[in-house]
Amino acid sequence: MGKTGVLGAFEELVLLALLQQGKNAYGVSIRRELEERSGSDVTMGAVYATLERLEDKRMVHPRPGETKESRRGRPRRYYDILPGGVAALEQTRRVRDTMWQGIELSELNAEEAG
Amino acid sequence: MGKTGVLGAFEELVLLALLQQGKNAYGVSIRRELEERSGSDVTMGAVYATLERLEDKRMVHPRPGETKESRRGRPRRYYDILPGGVAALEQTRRVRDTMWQGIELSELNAEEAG
DNA sequence: GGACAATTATCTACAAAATAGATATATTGT
DNA sequence: ACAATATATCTATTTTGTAGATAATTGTCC
Repeated sequence: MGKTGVLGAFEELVLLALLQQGKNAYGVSIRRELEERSGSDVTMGAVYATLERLEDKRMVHPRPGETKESRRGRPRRYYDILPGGVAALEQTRRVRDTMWQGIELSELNAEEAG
Repeated sequence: MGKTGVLGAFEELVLLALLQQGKNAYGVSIRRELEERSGSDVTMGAVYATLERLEDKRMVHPRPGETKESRRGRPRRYYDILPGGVAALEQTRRVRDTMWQGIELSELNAEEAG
């Protein structure tokens, strides 16, 4: 996140995936959410690296999954969003919306020849 | 731009600044547009490096300023957006809007304690 | 024409974010 | 104990973003 206080593009998407899933977001489910909604592949590495960075910046916080979840596999690490994460989303959207003001892509496609 | 075909956060802002200014966008004016709308400092380096990358990706195209512009200083380099740039903006917004579906930050601020 | 001011672009070096692919860990079922 | 499963972590690399300095080009004034 640079001077503009704007989240990286993928950071933003990860935070949003987290919000979409409420209290049940963990690495694999976040990845699935992103793949479904974007229609493209997303690697584990991308998701976990980003979660770690967001954690360093106090935007998300991990919560270990219960052992009694009774299912196979390594325990999950759920992630909760922190106030800092919400604030970053707000700021990011605010700046971007300002930049989008008055722009209509539909018009552009026609106009571009000019 | 990664697998999701989504622009980097700053790349997107630069393209939008360009659109805001129609045919009259060049390095310095883009920088000014970004600073005014974001309320933060933006360096020349950031802008020009990004423009160069967008050029490599055939999203923008430079157009040398006329000599007859009759004013001080080094000639400008205006930038036009190309169809690829418009398409990238569309794709970027589409994916992100999908991820924002149903999320209300105002509610979140209250709810977070839970 | 030479010094200087103004405006803009370019360069260099670095830091942060994103990506890919491989590997390791923890748990359950047999 | 071992195989199967689900998940997390690691390593290495590329792409994006930032900062600050430097250089180029033109006009103005004397």
